[in-house]
Amino acid sequence: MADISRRPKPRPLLRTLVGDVLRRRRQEQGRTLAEVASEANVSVQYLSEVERGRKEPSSEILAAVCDSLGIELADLVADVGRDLMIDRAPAPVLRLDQARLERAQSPQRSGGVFLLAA
Amino acid sequence: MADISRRPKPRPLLRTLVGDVLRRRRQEQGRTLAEVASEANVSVQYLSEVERGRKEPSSEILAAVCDSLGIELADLVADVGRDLMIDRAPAPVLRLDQARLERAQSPQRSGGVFLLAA
DNA sequence: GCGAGATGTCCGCCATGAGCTGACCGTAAT
DNA sequence: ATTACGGTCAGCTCATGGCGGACATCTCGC
Repeated sequence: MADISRRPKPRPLLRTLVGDVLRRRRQEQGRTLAEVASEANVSVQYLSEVERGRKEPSSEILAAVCDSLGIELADLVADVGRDLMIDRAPAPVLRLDQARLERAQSPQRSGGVFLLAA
Repeated sequence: MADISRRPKPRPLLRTLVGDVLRRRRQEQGRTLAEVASEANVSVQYLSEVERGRKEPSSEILAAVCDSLGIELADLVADVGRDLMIDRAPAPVLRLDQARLERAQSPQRSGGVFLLAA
């Protein structure tokens, strides 16, 4: 039967990674969708979709959201890079711990990328 | 007499950065638009536009192009990050103050996870 | 219990732009 | 001057970005 550790393509999409970082950053700041959205001049619904990787934000909107979050594009990119490293890391145990950590503070299922074991 | 060193805000857009990296990588490999495009199942014209930052590629297409270039998404992101660092030469210390402020409210920042390159 | 408020998600609509085809421009050979 | 190659421009269509409105969950206070 299928070996879980031999998944064909658990490859995350860029928009998913970006969305996760955005949401994480926002929640770290204890801010709401409404707050950040209005500051970035986008609708709450849309920001929600972006954060969950449902919609592909334009570079301009991305910049506006970063602005609203008080972070630089470079920070976002760096975070995404880190998440990619974690995904790709050959050490599975460490990752699970961290994934559990992050999920623990989120009251509802955050539908994360982390689940895919590799 | 405009001071060149005091530009208003020449903030680069993500799609521009990505496009630049894509083109650079392709040219480093000595390959043509047609080659890469057909392997990624996109049109030459479109790939050209993406590389020049005219069009915003979907995450799926980005993945396909990376695939065709034989690089990982992580490589692309890393390159973009590097380019951003170069842009942002002056005063890297200033930003840390603000960043630290906001991060301070989040108790759970698992900062230890390093970026050893693989 | 009920209602109200705050936060986030789902549904469906419309205008924008992603992604295509075809024509075109610069080169350098032949 | 014609062919061939590598890349760009113009224009079109239809998928999707981005929104307004209703809705699910909470957590309060009555």
